Amino acid sequence: MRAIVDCNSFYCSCERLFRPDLLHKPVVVLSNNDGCIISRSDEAKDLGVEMAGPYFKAKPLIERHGVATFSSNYNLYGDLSWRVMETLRMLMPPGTVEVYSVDEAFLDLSHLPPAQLREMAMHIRQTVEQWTGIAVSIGVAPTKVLSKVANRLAKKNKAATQCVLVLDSEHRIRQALEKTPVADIWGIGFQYAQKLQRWGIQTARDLQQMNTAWGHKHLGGVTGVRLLRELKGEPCMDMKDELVQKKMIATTRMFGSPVTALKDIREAIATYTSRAAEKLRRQQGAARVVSVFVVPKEASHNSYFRHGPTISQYTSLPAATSITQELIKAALSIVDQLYEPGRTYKKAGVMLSGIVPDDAIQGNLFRGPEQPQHRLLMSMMDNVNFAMRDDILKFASTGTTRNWKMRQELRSPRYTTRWDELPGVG
DNA sequence: TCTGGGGTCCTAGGACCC
DNA sequence: TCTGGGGTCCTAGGACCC
Repeated sequence: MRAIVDCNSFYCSCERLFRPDLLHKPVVVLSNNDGCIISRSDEAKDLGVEMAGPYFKAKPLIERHGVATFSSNYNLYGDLSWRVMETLRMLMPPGTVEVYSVDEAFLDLSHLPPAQLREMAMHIRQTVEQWTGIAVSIGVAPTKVLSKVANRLAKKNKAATQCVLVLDSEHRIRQALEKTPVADIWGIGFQYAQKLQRWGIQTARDLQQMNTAWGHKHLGGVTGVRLLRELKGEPCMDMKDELVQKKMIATTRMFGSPVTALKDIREAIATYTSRAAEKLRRQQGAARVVSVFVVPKEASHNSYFRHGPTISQYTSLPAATSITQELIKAALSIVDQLYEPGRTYKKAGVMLSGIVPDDAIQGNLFRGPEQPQHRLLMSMMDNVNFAMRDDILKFASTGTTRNWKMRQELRSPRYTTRWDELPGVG
């Protein structure tokens, strides 16, 4: 059996942890640039505040009801996420926890007899809440897809389920699937949901009864087959190894306000590249391909799509590297080619790919071995910046004026990672 | 004069997730 | 005026090889 542990309204719960006055009050958290709503407390959901909706549209409603509103505070959420995941690792045998996202983890419960599943799930839920202050919901079922179905229902009926739902019989699975609209199945997004509606397939139960050949044809080939099998109770998605390397690392941002000067874009791209390189070194990787994209403002003006066409280009380095200076150099030369004077840009980003383990870098005949002092400098920078949880040391090319920086007007203090922002008691 | 079949690798693009 | 920032997997199609 598998379980999915999912933090309830995670970002809102993090904010409330240090603001007990907001308990049982409506809370929302905004995306970068305070653009849209990415987390809502139950009370905010009940008021009709929509998920992923633009902030400016929901603002009248939010103000009318005095909803507490926060810009996203990733230092805080990252730290609390780590505490939740560590708690799970302490409660479970080694290798049975798969961190799936900042607020979710799959558990492999195959070591437990069926009679103990609910008891164990309750124990996990209570311990996580007691140790971290974060409330979670847990869905337990034979497959990952079914555990997500269970989790959704547990969350929807918190009082009745105590946030834990175990689907351990054909009958319970069937009932749960009947209560689940296809659009709420993990793996069915907007496009597929539309398609299924047209076929008259409304609930997860309807979909479960389709055969796999049909799934192959209409739901994205082998992906669809896997989804149907999981719905039927046959596990097809393995628990993932925690140590796998990412194949692509990206850092992209919307600018706080539109940017026209080449200098500003170069600064932004140098900054994003430093961040991406840090992530790359954290997984002991080196990248051979650097790509850069920019999004001009005017292109998207009267278009249905939020983003206009992105203008991008990539370059393959002679050898894979994780040295920030080398990656910045490559990225900036692309910026110089993409930039057109007179245009206004609203977004830019850097992507690193062609990633290999950094102890297996393919050498190049025309390039000497990597300079050891560069590596030393990198690990020194990483250590200082990690210890301070901020960019204390950075490259000059990342700039000092930072006209392009994102807006975060409503950010809460970094309670758990900065000495000068510790919560006071008194 | 006439134009197979099987394979690999790469890229672009579409779908999905939180 | 104002709509985020990461990621994954899969498929189709083109280039190229023998």
